[in-house]
Amino acid sequence: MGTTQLETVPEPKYWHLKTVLSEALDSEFAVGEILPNERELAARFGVARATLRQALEQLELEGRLQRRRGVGTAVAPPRVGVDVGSESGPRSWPGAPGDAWHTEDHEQAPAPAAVARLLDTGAGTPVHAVRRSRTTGDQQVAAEILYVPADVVPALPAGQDPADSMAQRAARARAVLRELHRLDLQGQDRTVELGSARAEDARRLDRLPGAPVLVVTTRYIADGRTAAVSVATYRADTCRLSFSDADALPLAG
Amino acid sequence: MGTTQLETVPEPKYWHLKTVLSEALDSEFAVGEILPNERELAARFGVARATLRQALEQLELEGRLQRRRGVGTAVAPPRVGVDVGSESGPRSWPGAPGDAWHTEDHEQAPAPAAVARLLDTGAGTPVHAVRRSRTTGDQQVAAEILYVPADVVPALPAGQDPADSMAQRAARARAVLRELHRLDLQGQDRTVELGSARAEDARRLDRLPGAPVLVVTTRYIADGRTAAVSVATYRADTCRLSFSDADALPLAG
DNA sequence: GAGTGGTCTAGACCACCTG
DNA sequence: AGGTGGTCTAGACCACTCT
Repeated sequence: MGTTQLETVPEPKYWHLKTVLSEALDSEFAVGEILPNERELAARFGVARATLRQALEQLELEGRLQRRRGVGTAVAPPRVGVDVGSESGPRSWPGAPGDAWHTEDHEQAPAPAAVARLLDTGAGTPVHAVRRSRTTGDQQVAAEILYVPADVVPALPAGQDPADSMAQRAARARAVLRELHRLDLQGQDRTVELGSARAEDARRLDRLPGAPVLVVTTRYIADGRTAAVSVATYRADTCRLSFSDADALPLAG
Repeated sequence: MGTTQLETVPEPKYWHLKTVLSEALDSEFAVGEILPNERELAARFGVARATLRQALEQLELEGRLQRRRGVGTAVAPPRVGVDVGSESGPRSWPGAPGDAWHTEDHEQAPAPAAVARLLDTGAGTPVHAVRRSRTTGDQQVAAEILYVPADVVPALPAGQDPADSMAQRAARARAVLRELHRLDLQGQDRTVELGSARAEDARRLDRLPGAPVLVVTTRYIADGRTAAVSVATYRADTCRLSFSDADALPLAG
């Protein structure tokens, strides 16, 4: 009977569903509007709820939808562009005046293995860990931990007393940044990769653990060595990282 | 009876599974080694296959595993760092000598709406679409389409004959790039965001449709306007995008 | 308490790869 | 042909948010 169906590649249902939903979002829904619930949508399209969810997951990954347990599934606004670079301009230390971050916390602890590798030191080297966060408008978009080896910025007098206040910890964090600014920044390099939010990051970003994040790792070079390492996790669903040129035209749209 | 369980947040099974598997990968498996199949693993951990798959999906997203239908689930090598920037160095046009891309195909067509917006032209403006791909070693890591408006590089004499050979089409693509190089590049800006592979990209990247990709969008500025737009999709599972400084030390690890 | 999305199960069948 | 991962189903229960 020969080859009856030539190149008939049956599209998975969830893939087709995603396309249909995507078009419906463009034409029939406004940003912020709540969709019918999953059971209802699944019934309407004649598929199992799990199949519908597979389509919704993809759309959420692409930043088209935003789902919240106990609330519903809403049409997401377009991704916000967050400046990450000014790559062509002069480099500057984190915490320089006017940067977009809010300094929140500080502690001293041994460096995690992955960080120690980036710092070219042995695992467990004592480091400062400075926590910062970044918002655009009312939305939390990124959480960062900045690691500074204790032999770059010496340990601070304030003790490790776990009972010290948030304000004290934040003040110590700012003090570490001030010390860092005394050094001469020679260069930096930066990588971007996909990750999934660990429990702590998820909490800070108002997402569930495992949510997709863009991990931006920056090494700051001073005195011919790696003087600090920053690991920043951005919400992948809501963010578009922007490495703009100072000379370039503003991005449309 | 009061609050019997204080802050007992039951960890989802798949999340715990992921942690256990992740540790097993570090200690008990070599890169490239094939894991037991999903039904076997699910039985061994006493969970449904769907639950196990949720854990495997996360690990694949993080670049720890590589799954292939009909073959099995293997331990993935560490992500490869792919240079995307030399951001601090002089900017250069795509296709400049020594760049990492292979020029493959060319066609002329109306610009998709999203591209037209970036080009600051109306939708449907005729553009050249140059397709390029990038490999590291034997692995396909990225697929790109470069859009150049027809009023920046004029239409090429070679006809739209759909029967022209691959070699002819590649030659036309290179011709477009050559014309582009005659312009004075004033600047560029670049964004990175998470996307999912469309059917064509998935094929070129040897992945299933919907696979997570890092979408790098670059606008090239010349003569005070956007002279070209590149949309490059990198495999998010295997790639770490690197924006290295020329001055910086080489990245360890 | 009612309604939402998140997790989990135990099955089935399909598309793909390899011997 | 046999084994793999990919898709899909029809349920169940849980965690969360709102009123």
